[in-house]
Amino acid sequence: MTAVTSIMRAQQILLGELDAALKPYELTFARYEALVLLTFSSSGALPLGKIGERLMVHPTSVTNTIDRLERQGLVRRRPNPRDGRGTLAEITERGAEVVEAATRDLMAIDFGLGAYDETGQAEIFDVLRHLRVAAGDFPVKERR
Amino acid sequence: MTAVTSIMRAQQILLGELDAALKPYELTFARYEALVLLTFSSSGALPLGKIGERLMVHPTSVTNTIDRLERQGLVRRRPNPRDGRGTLAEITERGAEVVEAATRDLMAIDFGLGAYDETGQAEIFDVLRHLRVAAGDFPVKERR
DNA sequence: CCAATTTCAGCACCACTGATATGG
DNA sequence: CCCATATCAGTGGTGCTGAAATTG
Repeated sequence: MTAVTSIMRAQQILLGELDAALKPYELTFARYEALVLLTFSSSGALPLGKIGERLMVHPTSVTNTIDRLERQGLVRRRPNPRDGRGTLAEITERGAEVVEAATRDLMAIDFGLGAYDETGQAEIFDVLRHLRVAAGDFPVKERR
Repeated sequence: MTAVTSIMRAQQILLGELDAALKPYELTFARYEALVLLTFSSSGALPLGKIGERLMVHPTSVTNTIDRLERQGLVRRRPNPRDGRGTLAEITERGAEVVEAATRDLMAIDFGLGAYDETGQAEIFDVLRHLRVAAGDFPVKERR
């Protein structure tokens, strides 16, 4: 039970720091993650389904997240040319600027993990890995 | 950033499992924690402020949590005899029964940490400890 | 008079269910 | 015809702010 509390509190603390750092940009960590994902995807655009898959969030949550980002002018929707059912979320120029600035700020606070060096951060990953494996993160190499 | 994701996902997975196990009792983990706290406090009753302090949640969230528990008949409010401003939350008989049954179920799934033995659980605590210390958990011994 | 305790109204956000339109 | 993609309406839950009543 102590371990459970540790995880819960750690997440709460971390999310609090990250959200606070992102507040000037009117971003939450969830929205920031979506922006980063788009930034790092070569074309700067992804189908909503893919976003949900990568970020492990519910389809309706993706719709909601993209709605907000679109209202903020950081992302725009356009039809997926390769699938008439689908929609792409594409990062805008302003979106790219914002995510870049926000990332600078997050790096300045070491993403909330300033209390840890490289080794410590690796330990965090290693220790929590079992839990995530059991839940099916890290899927076995997928063919396709 | 990998470490951040680890913590976020671990919490999400864990909370999901715990909430799922508690669903038959119409409890969330937050409400369960409040019930447990009352169970373990000798008199079975605590001022709302103390609950918020121990569980590290916002005063208005405590009001909300206790509201729901009270509506479910698991807790009842009564004025604090030692402070006319305050209110005590007191666990009911049904509350005690429910928390006992729920605890059995949670133990049956090892509180969502079945993938870890004693040592592994201690590691989780140890690794995340720095973060919590930096945030001011584990206050220095308080006089009074 | 000031401070602490709790409540209330209201808002932002996230997660999900169930239903629906559209297209593969 | 079935399945996948995305949206929409609605619900439950958490976390906060700002204001207020009450009492120490």
